Amino acid sequence: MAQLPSIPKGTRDFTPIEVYRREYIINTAKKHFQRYGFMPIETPSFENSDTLLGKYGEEGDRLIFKILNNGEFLKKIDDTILSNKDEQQLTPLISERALRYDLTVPFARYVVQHQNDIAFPFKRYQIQNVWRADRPQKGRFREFTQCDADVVGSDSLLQEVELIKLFDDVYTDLGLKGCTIKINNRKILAGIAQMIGAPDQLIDFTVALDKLDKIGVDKVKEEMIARGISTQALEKLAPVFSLSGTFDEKIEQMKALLHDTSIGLEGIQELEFIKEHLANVPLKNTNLDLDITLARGLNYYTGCIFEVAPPEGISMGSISGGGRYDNLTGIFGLSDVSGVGISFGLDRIYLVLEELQLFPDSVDAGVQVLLINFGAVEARYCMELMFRFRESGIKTELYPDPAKIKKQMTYADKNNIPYVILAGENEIATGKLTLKNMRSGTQQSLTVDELLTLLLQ
RNA sequence: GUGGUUGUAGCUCAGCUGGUUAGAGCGCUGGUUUGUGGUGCCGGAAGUCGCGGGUUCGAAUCCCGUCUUCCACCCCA
Repeated sequence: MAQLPSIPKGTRDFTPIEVYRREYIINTAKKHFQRYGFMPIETPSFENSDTLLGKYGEEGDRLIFKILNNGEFLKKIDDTILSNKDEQQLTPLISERALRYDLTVPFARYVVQHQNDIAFPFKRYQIQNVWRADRPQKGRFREFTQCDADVVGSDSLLQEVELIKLFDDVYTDLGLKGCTIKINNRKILAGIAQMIGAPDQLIDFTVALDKLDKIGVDKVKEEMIARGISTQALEKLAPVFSLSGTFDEKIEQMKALLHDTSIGLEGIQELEFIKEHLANVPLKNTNLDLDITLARGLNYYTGCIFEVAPPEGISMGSISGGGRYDNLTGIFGLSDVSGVGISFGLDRIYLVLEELQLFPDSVDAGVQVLLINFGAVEARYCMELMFRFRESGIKTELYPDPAKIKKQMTYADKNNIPYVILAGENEIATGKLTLKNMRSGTQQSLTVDELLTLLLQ
């Protein structure tokens, strides 16, 4: 072969085993979504650009895949605009659609469009691909799958409690223990910004604070100063930098710090409410940690925010995220609808399960029995047998060609098929077929009924 | 978007400071008493050395560009 074909950067092919494993994760998530009362929807892979642009911040806009218009779109463009070579100016003129960047914004759009048909609160789950023009990296792809569960139309913090439980239930079912749900509240961040007298610099402040555990206190301070936050303000932040202890201890420290700001205290009360309710229905295998540095870039979040870190020792970014957004539908013309949701990152969870070898063997199971093809007459007999097996629920395959037995055996071996049935002239005449166990290499002579009972065990 | 890294048979990789027909293992394929795999033995096919330029008598090997891989940053699942 001269030149091998290829696929675009950051995309992947999935082999049969990989698909089985991905479906295993998806089915597990789906099962729990449904148990919690979420209903499925799907939305288009691409949306009108103005639905997506401006919802994820400047950085987000840069990462949205734009779709080139069709037809003679250049004819309509003014020559001066073309010669300016200004992408910002030109892009909206030649691209009116874009690939979906996440599932939350399209969902908000969906809610607004279908508001008259929806009985609120509306709980939906959605498992679809999203695309980001990012540079690929570990656990980062340009096409990946998100599994989202959101509820809109309820301000109740019980939703947050349920979603935290949902994280835990899904991870528990996947055998994934020791993840940490990091929780914070935008209101607390707003309170801090207010407290240090920089309410307008909330974004600058949180972006810098977010890096605390990565680059350390000094660098964060440097960056904050670079972003225009005063040194006096930084002094007031000292308790934030030195925050430590248990969840409750951190809450107490923050409470003391934010006693003057109503918004900050509100955020703290929300976290206390959640913590208190979780005491009744404790998490099984997942830790909950208050992480005051957690900011999350998506700028539509307004209340609680979550991010889930994989178990210690796994170097991987967050495997799930989520949060409360009070007014996402407002952008599309429907105000006063609060939403809260979480998103499972299928691709990253896959990598974590793989690294920890947590995929059950049964996930990879394909065909159970291969019928050897000895020729036209035998094949006819085997076809009948095959459909009988299939009706009994046994995954059965007949080798399509009367190839050499060696080749057929190799095929079974390569495909990890545990049983092979040899039905040649003699077997058919006596009614006793030869069953070969490919794992042990042993063979036995059995009637069709005996075969069925054995294989159905 | 920034910085680094990688690219040689289907796969994993060797090819030293540029020099005859580019190698290995695995895989594939054929044979080894033609009704039997996974372990043996023998044989075979398969590479425009990512792509495009350049330097040179001569380049897989040096230089430039480009695409790709992986990693870190930014940001994020």
